[in-house]
Amino acid sequence: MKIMINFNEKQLQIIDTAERLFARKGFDGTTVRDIAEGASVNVAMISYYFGSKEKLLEAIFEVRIGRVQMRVEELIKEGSMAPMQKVNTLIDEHIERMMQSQQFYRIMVCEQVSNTNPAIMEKIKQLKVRNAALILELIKEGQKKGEFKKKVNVVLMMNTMIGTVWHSIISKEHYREFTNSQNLTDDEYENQLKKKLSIHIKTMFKAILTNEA
Amino acid sequence: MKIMINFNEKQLQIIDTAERLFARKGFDGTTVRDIAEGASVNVAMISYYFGSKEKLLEAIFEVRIGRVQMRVEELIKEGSMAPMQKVNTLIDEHIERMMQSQQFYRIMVCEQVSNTNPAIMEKIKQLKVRNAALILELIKEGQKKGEFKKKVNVVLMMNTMIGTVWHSIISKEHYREFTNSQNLTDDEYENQLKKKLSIHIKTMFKAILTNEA
DNA sequence: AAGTAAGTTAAACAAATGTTTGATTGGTAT
DNA sequence: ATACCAATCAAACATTTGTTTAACTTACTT
Repeated sequence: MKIMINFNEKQLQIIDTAERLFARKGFDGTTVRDIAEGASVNVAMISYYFGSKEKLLEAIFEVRIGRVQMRVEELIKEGSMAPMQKVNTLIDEHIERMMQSQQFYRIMVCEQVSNTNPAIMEKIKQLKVRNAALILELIKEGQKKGEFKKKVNVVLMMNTMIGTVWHSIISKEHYREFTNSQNLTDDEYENQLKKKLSIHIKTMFKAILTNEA
Repeated sequence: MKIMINFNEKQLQIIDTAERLFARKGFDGTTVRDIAEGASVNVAMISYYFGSKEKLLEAIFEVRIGRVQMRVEELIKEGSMAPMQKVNTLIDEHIERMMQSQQFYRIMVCEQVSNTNPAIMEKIKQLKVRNAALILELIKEGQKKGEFKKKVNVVLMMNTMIGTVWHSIISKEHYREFTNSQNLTDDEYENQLKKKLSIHIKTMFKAILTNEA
């Protein structure tokens, strides 16, 4: 990735630490001294490398968003898969990605909610709109082949996929006892959740996309 | 409401202002001076009435969560409605509530994400678990009457409802041009979104809950 | 070996923060 | 009228914040 080459090891170390801390304590709740300590560097290094705390956050988004964008694009353009198969892959990869990068998505939602950094808001918007456009292509392809319904709301579909996974993540600990999963390890519980989420979303999407029973 | 009586007019004024500001700029991003200015009171009044900025946030949750809890309880216990009708009402009321109290839900998600205040986390958890238990009752009632499927995942269902509405709200501006809705006023756009969300979620829930086509 | 630029550091800085203080007001019961 | 108590306020307080400075080290080039 071109983006990554621009950052040396120490910078990536700072980015990683910042990502973790921002996600856990929020942007304002995290001090540059926290980050410096966590990354085992001097406080001044953050200004030295990134210019400011704000720019550091933008760097985090730069790296992450680039990766997601690239992968979705690749999948949609893929020639050998049927539309429904692509949708299902999209779901599974999205679940996997969100589970794996929980910290980053925590920051992203907080940023969207607080809406303080225009540069970041623009990056998020572009990611969302671009993805929506790509998925719309996919839906049209499925409609042309007669596999999908005529009326499909792509935006709401995406919101359901993202929203369901996201909410499952941030409230997973709340429901642990409710679902009688106390006996499972964290990893087992997460894997179980992934599987159930996959089936759940695929079932709903089938109902929205196809005419079958 | 018993909860409200404990707060006088000036306190409610502070709570309202704080709710709006916290939602827009985050908890740490909002200063007590901002709140004081917005509510047209002296800075010292916040400590005087609530003890601290942290306690003020707890007061906001106290008021809001109480209202939601009460209403859901009332609906589920309601005798004259069919299970599916209750589910649909639940969906519509949830859309309406989230749309109307967008600010509060912004704070709530940020709090859940940052997870810094144990007292608030506990309140959120209790709300969620209690609601899940209530809806589970409703599902069982529907199953007994043969209207619902045998296997239903209540938690994922709730996550889809909450997550879909929530994500639609926080990213609604991103998709405005994508859906060709620039010509609508804010209110028209929101109403359109509400209607589409209602149909969208009801369609999906029918697929999860019933055996019909 | 000398020189240069980047990397690294502790200390200092100015600004902003949540909270407390102590004085003043306004109304109410004695 | 007097005493009292809650409400209100401007000012002060002690920390904490992000950022800058200026000195020092390291590594690589000439």
